[in-house]
Amino acid sequence: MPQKPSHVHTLSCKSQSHTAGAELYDLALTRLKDGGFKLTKPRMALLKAVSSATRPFSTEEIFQASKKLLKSDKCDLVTVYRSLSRFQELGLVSQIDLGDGVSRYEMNDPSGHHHHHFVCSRCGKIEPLTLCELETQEQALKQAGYTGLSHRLEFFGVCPPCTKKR
Amino acid sequence: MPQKPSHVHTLSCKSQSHTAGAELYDLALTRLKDGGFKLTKPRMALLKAVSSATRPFSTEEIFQASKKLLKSDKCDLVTVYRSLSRFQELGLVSQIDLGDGVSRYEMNDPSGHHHHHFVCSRCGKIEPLTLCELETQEQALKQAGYTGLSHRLEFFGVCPPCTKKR
DNA sequence: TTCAGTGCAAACAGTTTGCACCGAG
DNA sequence: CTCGGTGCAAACTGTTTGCACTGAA
Repeated sequence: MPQKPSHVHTLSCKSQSHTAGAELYDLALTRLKDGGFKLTKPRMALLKAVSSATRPFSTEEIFQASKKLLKSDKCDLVTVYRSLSRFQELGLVSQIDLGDGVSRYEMNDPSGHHHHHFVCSRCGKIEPLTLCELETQEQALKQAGYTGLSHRLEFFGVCPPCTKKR
Repeated sequence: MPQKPSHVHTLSCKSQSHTAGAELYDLALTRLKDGGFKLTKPRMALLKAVSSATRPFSTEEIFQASKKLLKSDKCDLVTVYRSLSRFQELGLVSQIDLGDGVSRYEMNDPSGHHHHHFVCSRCGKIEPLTLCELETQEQALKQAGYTGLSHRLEFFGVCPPCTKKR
């Protein structure tokens, strides 16, 4: 499943702030500490792994990445699960569900904007998308009396590069 | 998780054909037979269970429902998994993933229209939605060179009735 | 009669839980 | 020193696979 940062295409509606990984990492550490949580080695490695990723990382990927960061020290898979769900509760990360049975995580943008993804069914590449009309939909539901709205949207298909080759 | 047919709200873009359950069932049986597949008791019970449901049924729900239909005869959970994925391949049903780790299924509309769902996070009610702007999105991706497109969209929140009470 | 379809048991994958130890504050 | 956090093992849940038997065509 090869990946790279992915290009921004014409569907974006707002110029994203696109905060750098290091910044996100520092901010997350601060928020963790301010929340009264301990800054342990595993947690720091996990946050660093997720914040430096250029796409949503699966639990297993985060686990492997943190292993390298911790070198001799270790971090159990269980800790990944527990920490990441803790991070999610704190609003530091978002859980991405692509429907393949594995949980993925990515850092939240401090601006509060969330986005969705395009998944190439051939090469597995995951690209971020920004879809405005969808937000309009949500407004319509809100006006109809629905509250606490959120949504999940994923596009699947074959990306242009994969479409060209073969 | 109480449910009922759910009202059609203002977001619908096309008047749906809304084929009745019995019709869908008969059509499915025909398509199964035409496809060269055997019409066994378990399969008929499973199709009847799904086609008479007014919302996506989970594998377990389909299993329970088919049990009642078959009475003395039995149908293994494994058969539910195998049959439903077979039905999906044949285009008879769609698999609905609400991100809670269980597979749900619902009959496909013969018209070929697919829809998405609203899930109340309080009462669990699942309502069908029809979202047109989304199709426009997909067109945009298509023009950008993406192929074989499909998407998954789910709305979550608290439905009007649940919002009112408490 | 034949082989697709089935039931049963066992394997699997991802995730969660219980519990004693550990180390950040 | 304390208790939140961790590692390890074991349980759990939904799903899949292997294999011999069965019944629809």
